[in-house]
Amino acid sequence: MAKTAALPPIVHPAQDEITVEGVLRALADPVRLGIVRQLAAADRELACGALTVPVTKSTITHHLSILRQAGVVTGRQEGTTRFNSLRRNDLDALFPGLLDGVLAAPR
Amino acid sequence: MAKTAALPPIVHPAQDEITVEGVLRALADPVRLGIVRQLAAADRELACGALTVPVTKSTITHHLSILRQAGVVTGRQEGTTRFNSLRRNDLDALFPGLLDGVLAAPR
DNA sequence: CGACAATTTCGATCGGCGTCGTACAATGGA
DNA sequence: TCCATTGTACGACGCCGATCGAAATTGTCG
Repeated sequence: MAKTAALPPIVHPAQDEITVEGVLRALADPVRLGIVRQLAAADRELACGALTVPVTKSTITHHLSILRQAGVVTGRQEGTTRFNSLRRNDLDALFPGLLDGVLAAPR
Repeated sequence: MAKTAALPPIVHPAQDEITVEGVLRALADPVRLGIVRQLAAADRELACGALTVPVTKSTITHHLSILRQAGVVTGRQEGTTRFNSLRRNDLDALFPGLLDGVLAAPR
């Protein structure tokens, strides 16, 4: 069989498809906020398994799906692992200061 | 009878009680986001009745309560009307750029 | 005092979302 | 080839929150 990319074709919204409400909803969850914080702190792409979160794998998948659909993170497939990274450029362009404000939060 | 402050003593979190997650949750709702946008655009305090939202009055009360508890707005009682305003200073101090980023959102 | 206006409170409903467990798919090595 | 690893898909469950209507509270005005 030909090597037909069989894995789910990760869908990402274009920059102009990102809405502020979607981003806010995505960030308004402790687990997802933790993921975003880790991605921002690492300043590089991280695999699902490299994330420290207090939930099951399937739940991580769910949260990453939401973050991706909201346009907060991107996913890159490599083998069986999927690397995620923050869409910092797009977010900064659309909502300047938002992400920094969130990350700068003392709590 | 003494003027026993019978009206609910509007509770507001101190600045250091405000959490970024609380603020994000508060903003992650279309109705509340609309309220915040109107307050920001008006740049002054507005009464509940002066807000243009597609919900019932009792629901407005509910949303304003959440916005208040999150530390996003303050309420000032005057007669039977309650005036609400953005806590812009506190929010800017805690999460610099967050509010501006949200308000600058094209959508 | 009595009627009206502005909001809150209460109770109820209803949909959505976070969570898990299990089963499944794909990749890469022993 | 077989298996371990990595992540996704699916179904189910429980809870929180958005919404409404009706009743209650408070203040103002005639």
